[in-house]
Amino acid sequence: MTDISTRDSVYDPGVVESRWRERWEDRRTNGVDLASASRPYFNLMMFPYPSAEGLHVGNVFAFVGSDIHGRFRRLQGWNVFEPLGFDAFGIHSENFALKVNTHPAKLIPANIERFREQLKRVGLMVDWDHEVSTTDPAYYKWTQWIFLKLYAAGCVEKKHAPVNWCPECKTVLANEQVEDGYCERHPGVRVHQKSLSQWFFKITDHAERLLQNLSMLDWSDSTRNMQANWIGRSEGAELIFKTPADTPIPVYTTRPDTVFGATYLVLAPEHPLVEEVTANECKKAVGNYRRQALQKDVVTRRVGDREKTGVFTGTYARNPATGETVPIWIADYVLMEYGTGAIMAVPAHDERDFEFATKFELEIRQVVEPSDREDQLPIITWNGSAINSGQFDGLSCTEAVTAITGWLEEQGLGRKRVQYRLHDWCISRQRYWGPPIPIIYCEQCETVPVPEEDLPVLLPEIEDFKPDESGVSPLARHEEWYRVMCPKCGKLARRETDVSDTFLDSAWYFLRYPSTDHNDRAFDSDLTTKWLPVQSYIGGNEHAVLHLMYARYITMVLHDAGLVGFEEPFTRFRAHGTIVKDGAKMSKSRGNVVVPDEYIGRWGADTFRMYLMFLGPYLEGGDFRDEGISGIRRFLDKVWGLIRDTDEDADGPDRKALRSLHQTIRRVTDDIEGLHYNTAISALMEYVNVLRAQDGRGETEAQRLNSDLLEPLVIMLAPFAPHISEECWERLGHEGMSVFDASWPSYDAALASVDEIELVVQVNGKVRGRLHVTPGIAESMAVELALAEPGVKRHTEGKSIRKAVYVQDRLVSLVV
RNA sequence: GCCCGAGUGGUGGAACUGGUAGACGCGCGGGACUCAAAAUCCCGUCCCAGCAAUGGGGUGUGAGUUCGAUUCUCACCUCGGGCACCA
Repeated sequence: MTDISTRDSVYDPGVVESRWRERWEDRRTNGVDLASASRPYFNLMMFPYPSAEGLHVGNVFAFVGSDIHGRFRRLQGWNVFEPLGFDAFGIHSENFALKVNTHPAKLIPANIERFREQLKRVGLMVDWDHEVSTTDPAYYKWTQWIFLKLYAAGCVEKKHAPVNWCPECKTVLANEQVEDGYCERHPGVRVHQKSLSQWFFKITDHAERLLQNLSMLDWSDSTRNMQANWIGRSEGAELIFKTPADTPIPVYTTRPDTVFGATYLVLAPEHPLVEEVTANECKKAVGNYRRQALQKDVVTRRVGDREKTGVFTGTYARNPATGETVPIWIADYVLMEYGTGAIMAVPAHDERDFEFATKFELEIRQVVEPSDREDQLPIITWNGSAINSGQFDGLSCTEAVTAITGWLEEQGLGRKRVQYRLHDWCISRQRYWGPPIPIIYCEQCETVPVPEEDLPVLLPEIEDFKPDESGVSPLARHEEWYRVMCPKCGKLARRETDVSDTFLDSAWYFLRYPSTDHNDRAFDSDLTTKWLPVQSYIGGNEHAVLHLMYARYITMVLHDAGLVGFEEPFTRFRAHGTIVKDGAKMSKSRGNVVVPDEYIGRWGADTFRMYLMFLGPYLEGGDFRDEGISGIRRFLDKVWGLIRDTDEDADGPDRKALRSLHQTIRRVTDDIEGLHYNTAISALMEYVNVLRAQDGRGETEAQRLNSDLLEPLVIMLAPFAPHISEECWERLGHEGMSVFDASWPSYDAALASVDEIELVVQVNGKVRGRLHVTPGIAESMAVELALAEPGVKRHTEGKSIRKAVYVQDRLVSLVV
């Protein structure tokens, strides 16, 4: 036995896969000529954060699913561009760097290196010539440029906002670093709120468009739904309550029909009118309460215990509907960020107001009579009519909304208002590991944007990137860095020392990919026009709101500024499912993390890829278990065996095999199109089973298979298992070529349809017989045959047929 | 609390617009090959009764619509995901 025959007879994925990795690189199989491509197809996948732990099965699952789609499109004749990159800025990297006490600028390149090698072993059709890394100055120069473009377009503003502050670290904490109100690094030290001046992108100005456009996008319903909820549009009214000094206190409500039941008013502790409305004798109590509320960290304030607290201001305001005066309270269940930061409390018809009114013994006045009997207050329903509401009594809730809003509007005490839950996007981070925000503060010229020609504002490689006792962000400790000349007046000025949010880096990376060869512009307009918007974006729903919303927003603003020709970046988006292990999310603490390298090493990348795609519907995910993977390997072994038995001189394929082939082509094509990869794979398995039955298992020369049956199999397998498919393709006589330059097989509809069907006969809903007939059989004929079936006869004998239902080519249903 | 999604054999999962429930794979049982084991191959595998033909039951629970429901409607239970004092 020679080496070659050993290699040929046994499928060794290690040999096959390394051979094709090399050839793909040598032949530049995965590259696309972006300028000359005639059928451009941008196949995007969510670029990973290159963690120190290395590639995760979740990453592989996501990428392989997208890669299959890209390879499939390529086989269909598209010029597929499948780039990948690394999202390496941000708190995640920074915290890890702090933990292992190594500078992120050293850590990240090593992580990226490792990630890239791991990714290459997976066999993705990635064009690595267009890799991006958000930490590369050649990239973040343009992230800063985008900030400037938004600044110029009036989409950016600076305002105060609360952050989590640890008095021990003397630094800002991200929400993830706060555990139950305590600092994660200092157990026992309570985190509190601190108000800092920060940069915001005014995404709320685009809330309505971001919501409206959703209906036009070909996106997963779940993702669109999450975005719509996140935007959180609600319709209602702004009503004016007035203090004795005639100061208006506007409130937002979705239920203006209940204004007659508003028995008190509540302001958020941060509300600017608190000072003014508080009576002298209450100043102390109110002051204490405000201080307490502000001391709670942002996380606890939002999700902490819901026990209602509050304090009376000692003054009253006039209810615009009843004319009565109602007490003004301060309570932290009212949020400054939503509506007007003040509410009219209607305890009879709102759970929170009810709880508060009960606790502080405030008046509860019912003003809605429910139509369906509901006994206990609070009554929350739209299904009722107004009572105790003066001239509006008897109107339905919805009628009362319009009538009362209109009535108050005439008196200048109210108007309709649409409110969104979406908040402006705070992009300031008091951190080190991010692109510096390109702003300069000058005493004379105030806030000055860094001129474009001065970009990038380089992030200095400082050694003390750690937060310390000084109480300022790391960059703010480096005078040699932040001291600059004002670009306007030339006097000494100071750089902004905050860096921008990682989500800004990832909000435009897809625009950069085609233009990585152009260092003089963020994105080349010809290439952008040619390749965008992205035809297919596949990723996880964990990014359904933040990343996908921000990417849409940035694109929309760039569109309005005339910089791109489309306002939505992703024509089609599909959210893949998640892989869990033993029914639980994988995590280091649970110790159930599946490391892809081990599996790829043992089984091969092709087997691993296919197994991940086979274990559940791609759009739903599934449970990773070791048990099933051998089945995929056996399948690939069988395919390998079939190819070995090819014979071009064999007789033409028989009709049965041909039908099976065409049915398989139809199923696999449709399934890949719909991302139903698990069923596509089972269709391939069924076809292979048919071929093996034909083949006589290769034992005799005479029974070898015709290559007409095998070539389409190899092509259809290629998106799933690219390496072995290339090897098989070569063995089928296509030396020097890639299977990915072949064309996807088409099916003959007539051949793909069955020539004999099984017609089911039911009697009273139970299956009593099966008829084997040709498709298209006439009803009368079918019923006649059905009645003649012995199994049917047994159940119809002596009874009269009351009804006969015939469904073409499906069944005959008899009722006796 | 609100908004999505899902509950099917021992197991992962299949079933197009209501029309043969359990494809494909794993596991398991039996057999072949082997001195033996592994690998490979063949047969079987939803449950109950029966030697069999066949009959009955069966897609989380309970009702409903229908000749017919895993699929549609209502109520409920369980699990997963998202949002959460949003007025």
